[in-house]
Amino acid sequence: MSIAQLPVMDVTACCAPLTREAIDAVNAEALARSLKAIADPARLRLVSMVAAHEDSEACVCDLTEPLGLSQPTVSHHLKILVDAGILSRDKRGTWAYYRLVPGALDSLANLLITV
Amino acid sequence: MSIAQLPVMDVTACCAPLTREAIDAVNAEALARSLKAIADPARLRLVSMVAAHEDSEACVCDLTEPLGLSQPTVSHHLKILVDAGILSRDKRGTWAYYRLVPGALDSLANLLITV
DNA sequence: CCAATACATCGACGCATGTCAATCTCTATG
DNA sequence: CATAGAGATTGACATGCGTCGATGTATTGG
Repeated sequence: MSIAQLPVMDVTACCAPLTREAIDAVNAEALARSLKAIADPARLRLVSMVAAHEDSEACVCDLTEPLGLSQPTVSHHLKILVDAGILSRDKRGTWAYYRLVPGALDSLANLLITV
Repeated sequence: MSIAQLPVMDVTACCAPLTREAIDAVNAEALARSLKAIADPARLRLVSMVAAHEDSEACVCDLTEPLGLSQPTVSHHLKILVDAGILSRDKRGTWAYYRLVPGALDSLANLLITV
């Protein structure tokens, strides 16, 4: 069972910023799922490392050692980020390359902004 | 043991946006704690309800019934938000009034922004 | 076709976390 | 001082989640 099934986009298209008007239970649930996807130190580092990597993409083998976690654990976190719509996966040959989904993080950020 | 001991400000003063440069393990841990504080449907609704409430403040009694959770659970969530530096608590007489900490959510949002 | 490599999936384990009922603390007010 | 009301704290419980080792699945190279 994954933490976040709904892509970020499904959340960010739905509702006004948190503090503009009271969020309802259903949207709160969806937004919480998206936020949970990045509210983890390993996943924050993965997102950051992918973004900072050459050509803005990285394969699992680039990430496992610097992150200091086992390969299955890294794959697990990457899956959560892909399911949440934050990263995309592109398999080329033996390697799986991960990228940031453009706008995904920004959409999330916009829901938190109060001004 | 609370989820987030470090106020948001301690995080947001420390580091560049996630995707600008690779975040280190210590800052990732701190940022994850702050994000975890709001990555929960009940706490998102609490933040939203406090912001939308009259005079931008609300006491526990205002929040318990509309949220549909028990009073201890609501107090528990509010404590996590206060510990994370997202809400402030002001006890006046018998009542405890909660407010948004100005800029706290925006600081978090800025760390997620990629542009 | 076989071996090696990259990655995903599975199963298990332990800790973290959301929830509530019961209780405690503090304040206001008879 | 006694009582009532608001809210915090405690203890218990079930579930969620991060982690790893073992295993499964493709794909490449010999």
